[in-house]
Amino acid sequence: MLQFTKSTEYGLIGLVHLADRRGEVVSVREIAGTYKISRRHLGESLKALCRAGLLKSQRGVHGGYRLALEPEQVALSTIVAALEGEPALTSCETDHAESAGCHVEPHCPIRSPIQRIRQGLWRQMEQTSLRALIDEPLALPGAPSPIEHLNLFPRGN
Amino acid sequence: MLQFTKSTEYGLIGLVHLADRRGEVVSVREIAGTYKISRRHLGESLKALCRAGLLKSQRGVHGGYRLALEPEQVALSTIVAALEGEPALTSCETDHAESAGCHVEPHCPIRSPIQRIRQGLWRQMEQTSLRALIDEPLALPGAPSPIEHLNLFPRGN
DNA sequence: GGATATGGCACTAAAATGATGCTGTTTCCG
DNA sequence: CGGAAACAGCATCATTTTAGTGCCATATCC
Repeated sequence: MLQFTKSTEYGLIGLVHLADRRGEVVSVREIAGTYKISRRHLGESLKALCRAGLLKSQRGVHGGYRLALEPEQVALSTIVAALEGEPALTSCETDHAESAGCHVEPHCPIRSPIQRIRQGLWRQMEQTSLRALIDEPLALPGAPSPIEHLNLFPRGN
Repeated sequence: MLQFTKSTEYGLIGLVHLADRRGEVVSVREIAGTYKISRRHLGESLKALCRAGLLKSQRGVHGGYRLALEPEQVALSTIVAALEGEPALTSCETDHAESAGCHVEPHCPIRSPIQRIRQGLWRQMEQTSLRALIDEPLALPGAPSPIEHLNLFPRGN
């Protein structure tokens, strides 16, 4: 439904929390307790982020996780990829239709348009750092302009 | 998994096909046959688009669907909303947590950031017309810039 | 050596999705 | 008139994905 999974959600909660305490080692227990979320599930997400190299873990009694990188260096796209894979907006892209022989091609009228949507979304996430998720300038804009001949991602590309 | 549903995919296929034949009435059979997709499922998607006012239907032997509006007037966001609802990137947003009492608030560190992501994606879709999905200027851009202090949607808002 | 962490699987239950069945209504055409 | 073709509306069922846990191993501190 065009929605992040719980795993991603939990991972983001953990990352933001850890970023607030840059450098410190914080346990899953503490984070889960703070936000009243499943300790186990949060743990699974942080494990995944650790395997992806975004976190470093410390075992043992006073163990826990800490950021492996500065918040400026972590892209949202990297986080999402670690927790639920890269988004593939159409089945064409997940099913390896190209190699398997997509029976819609070469007539498929949506594939490249959808790919543009996907790439635009992905690029947004690539350009959004964990830092940007923490800071809260948030002055969300006015009404979108009327949708006449607007191209998809009109950023001079 | 941050992915459109099949219903949306089929709906987009139908819309693009119908836009190619602006004004003409085209049957589900023909569209499904062209792209070798499920006639029934495609039919369900087009029914939904019809209920949403994006298509007009004509019953009977030579019946089918045609666009109710010009491709320039239809936003991708409208299409997606009709076929799978507005995207809610976190469960906070679907569960009506605010009224029900989100037990993560007021500590939830991700809610507003995620909302910004969601709004940015949604705005992209609002600004993308069906026309833009048809036209294929497609000169997809170079490498994304390094992700230092980039804000989410730096469009002068 | 016991308590408290993470690490790594594997498994089950619930929810979302994909696909289809059935019946009714409208329209064309012979 | 009556049958065929096409949409309308629901409802059902199978599959896939997701959410949530269980279990045990390993590491660390005290």
